[in-house]
Amino acid sequence: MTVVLVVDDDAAIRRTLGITLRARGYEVEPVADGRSALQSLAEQEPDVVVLDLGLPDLDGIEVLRRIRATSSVPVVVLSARQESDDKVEALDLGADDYVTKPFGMEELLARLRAAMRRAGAPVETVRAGDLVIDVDDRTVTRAGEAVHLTPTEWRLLEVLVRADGRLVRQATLLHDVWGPEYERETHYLRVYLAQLRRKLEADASRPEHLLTDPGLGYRFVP
Amino acid sequence: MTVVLVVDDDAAIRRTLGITLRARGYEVEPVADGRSALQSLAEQEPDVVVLDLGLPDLDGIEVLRRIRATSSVPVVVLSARQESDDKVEALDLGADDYVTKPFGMEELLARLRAAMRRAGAPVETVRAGDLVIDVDDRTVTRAGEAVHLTPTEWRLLEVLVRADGRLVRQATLLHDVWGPEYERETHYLRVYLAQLRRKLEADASRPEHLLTDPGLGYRFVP
DNA sequence: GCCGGGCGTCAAGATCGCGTCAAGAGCCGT
DNA sequence: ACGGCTCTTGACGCGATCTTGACGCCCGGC
Repeated sequence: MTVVLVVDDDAAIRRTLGITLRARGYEVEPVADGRSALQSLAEQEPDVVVLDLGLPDLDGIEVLRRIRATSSVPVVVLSARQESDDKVEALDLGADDYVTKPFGMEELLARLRAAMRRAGAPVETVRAGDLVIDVDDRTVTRAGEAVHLTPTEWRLLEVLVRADGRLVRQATLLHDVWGPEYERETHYLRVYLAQLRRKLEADASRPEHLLTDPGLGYRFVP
Repeated sequence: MTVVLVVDDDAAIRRTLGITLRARGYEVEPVADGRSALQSLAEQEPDVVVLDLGLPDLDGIEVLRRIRATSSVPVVVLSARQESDDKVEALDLGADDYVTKPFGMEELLARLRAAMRRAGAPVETVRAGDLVIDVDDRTVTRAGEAVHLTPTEWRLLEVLVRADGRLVRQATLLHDVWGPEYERETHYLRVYLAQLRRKLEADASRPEHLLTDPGLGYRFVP
């Protein structure tokens, strides 16, 4: 279970993030101030931290400094302020990303995933037979040979690999790879799955990793 | 029987959700305004509520506040893209999840199941002898072996399983699985019940779980 | 014993969804 | 402007699935 430490003095944001993240399958530890954040960091060992810079007790920048004194956990910073001074300082101190309020929930989720990805969280490289998929580097090798994927092919593979063997519905794939207005264009999936199979499977007509659930979606199994 | 209270002033959405949810074996209580919603909440005691925030009489937020005053029923909020303030407020007031319009039906169904599960609803796996039917995963195993069902076979089984041992009338099955214009086509039932029995029963000619009530309908008994 | 309605069974034809190929459009960098 | 790469779109074959018809069985009514 992936644990997210949410540090924000605004109760509405703590709850919004809490509910949203839990709905996506994360475990959430919400705290309201810097002191509690540092305490939770030590006790819970979260996989990623969401940190609001505007805190009542300690300055958010100071909290980040102390986090970095003891931990390399990925940190995504939230700030209401427009000035880029904080941003530069936060990134200098080792924040992994920076989101300005008001922010879209999907955007924040994407940044969190990206931060964890870069930090080498759960899925970093996946081995499947003679395939090696390095999610950080965006590289794929097959039997030692580098495989070239186009941007769209890669995004599709990434979504499937991150699902970790579970079914991903057609509408979800289309939404995540092509955008919300493409959710009914299943033709794309057929074309791109075929291309991925041709590049990744030993026998594209008998796929071992990129499997179809007819009428539902696709799944990647190592 | 799981009851879903659908609160939306848009008749098209009430109708779409009503048809889809009923087809999945839920009982649906559609209402158009907040006053009716609160009344239905008291009378029907639904298992989950789908609440549109943009209502004509009472503000959706106000409806949610009154729901929470008396009930802990899981609430999934529907919101238009622009109403992000409302969304935060709704989650703050105890909504369990939100879905932004326009939404995919499968996504909403998944959120509803997730919300009910978190609220402690019974896990939807049915065991019947050596059969295990997982309604969430859409999978069936028999003596440990995965059983492959076609989409129509699955929907039929799903409706029967959700009825929880009670008789389901022929017209109801036809309506829910094939659509309202098929309510007299009982031939389909004979064909598909035979297929299900062949796949699920030890001896298809002596069914133990998929039973016929001649002239009335069918029932699934564990 | 005969008949008819409801049910179960089988199988052929129609339809649907998926995989495949390839042509053309669009988008770079040179 | 050109060439190369990628994305989009249409056409088509194939297998799975659905639909439809034919037929046999059981049982109750006559």
